[in-house]
Amino acid sequence: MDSYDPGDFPPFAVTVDVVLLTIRDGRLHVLVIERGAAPYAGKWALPGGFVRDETLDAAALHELAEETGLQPGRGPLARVHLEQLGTFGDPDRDPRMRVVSVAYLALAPDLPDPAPGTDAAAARWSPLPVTGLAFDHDTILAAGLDRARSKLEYTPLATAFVPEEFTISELRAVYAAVWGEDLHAGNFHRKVLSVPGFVEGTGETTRRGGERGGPRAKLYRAGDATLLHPALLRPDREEAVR
Amino acid sequence: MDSYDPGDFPPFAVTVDVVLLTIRDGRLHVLVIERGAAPYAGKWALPGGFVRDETLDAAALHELAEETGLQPGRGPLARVHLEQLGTFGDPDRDPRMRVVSVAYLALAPDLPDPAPGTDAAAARWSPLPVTGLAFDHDTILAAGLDRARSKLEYTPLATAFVPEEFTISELRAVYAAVWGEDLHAGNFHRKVLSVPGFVEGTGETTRRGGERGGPRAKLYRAGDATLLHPALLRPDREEAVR
DNA sequence: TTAATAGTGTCTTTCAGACAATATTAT
DNA sequence: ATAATATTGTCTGAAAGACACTATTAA
Repeated sequence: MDSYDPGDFPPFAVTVDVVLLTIRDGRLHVLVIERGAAPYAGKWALPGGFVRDETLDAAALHELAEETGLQPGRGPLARVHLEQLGTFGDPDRDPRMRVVSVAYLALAPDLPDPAPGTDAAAARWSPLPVTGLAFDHDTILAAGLDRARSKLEYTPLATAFVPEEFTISELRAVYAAVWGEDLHAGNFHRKVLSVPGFVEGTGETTRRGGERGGPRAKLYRAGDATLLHPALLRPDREEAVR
Repeated sequence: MDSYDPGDFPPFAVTVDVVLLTIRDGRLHVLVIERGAAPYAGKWALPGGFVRDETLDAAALHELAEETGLQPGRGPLARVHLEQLGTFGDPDRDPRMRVVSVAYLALAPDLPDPAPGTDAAAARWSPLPVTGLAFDHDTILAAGLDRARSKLEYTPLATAFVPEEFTISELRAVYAAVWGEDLHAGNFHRKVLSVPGFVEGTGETTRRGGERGGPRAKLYRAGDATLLHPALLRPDREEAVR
């Protein structure tokens, strides 16, 4: 088949769609935009757009910046984690024509409220769960959540959700928000510190204790590990095994 | 951006490329084809082709059948494991035009020698490592190997490399071939049997012992687990952590 | 003073990995 | 008989998770 000229084949449109997750007020949120035009006008969807003369990663970053109204690679977007999630290309996923969408997962610390992009009617952070999105975006979002939940186990990705300097409790709150269950504070604390390269101390502490009392916590920043070993496994997942 | 008509954007060609791995003679092999036409005529490449009016998964399966000369979903191909690996779309990855390739990873038990497809000059099983492939196929292959190595740890995917009924030693040989290091026979044996749902006994044994002696081994088939818990971690991966 | 939180100590159970031992079979 | 292999046993150290405890701070 490779002897055919690619131009002989019916053309596809290629888009990127981004599942951008953040944590606000202790809950996991996803960035969604309200569609301003058909198809699915008035429905909410994941931010996305057509790929131009650029790499797929660049297209995703580009889309992220446009929908958040932030500078790519600078300020709050400088520390965004971005990874390819999967590609969705069922023949009928877009009623207009054959569109293949490369989905990305992005994780960010608490970002400002989004400024709607050029043709979205509105953009906002929506707390999970979220359903009823346009196209196959419910499926894409579910894939993003699965990926994020899973990667918290064996990578230091949780640090992508917190500011550059953070406390162990803040990190624990990330796990609680993403996994949807509280973790034992004492065991979590000891565990995080025991994994080589997960976090490194700054020598500083917070200025104040907690809202309702408690000592001032030590501050940490992300360490140099790319994999957590041993991993931080989710409690009791018997259900998930079969 | 979604208000634009997709047809207004420069068209892409979309292909699937498949990293099909199998184990022959205790070594990991990948299916490669020799390109019969430009670009890269005469070079080896991963099997692949343009996506027609079908889902991406169907296109991959289709391509697999074509390049192996086997019936899709029947016979040896019935038990093939197929999963999406990632999408590669750098603007210059194909000199002819903008081509986005959705890569798939496929794992199969020992298959017959391939029959070259319609326009490949040749097709063969090539023992790893393999380098010098056309396009960005070295990168795609590396991604496939990473994925396979990693998934053997926490999924029962190793069973995709063995016949329907197999011995624990055959399963251990899969791990050895994919990870490139031998595992302790006794510990592996006990470990595999201790993971719920990984394998289930058939009550049968092999007809003969090993080539050079030894008792007849019990036969097993794949169990109903989709995740291994606890996982079978690769020995000593300190290097990989940072 | 009271309550909340950070951080540490201890114990039990599970698991990984090293090593040994026994039984079975091809040659 | 000999060597190879399957399978099981035992031990040690790492790690997970339950629980308790102390110290510090906001209100």
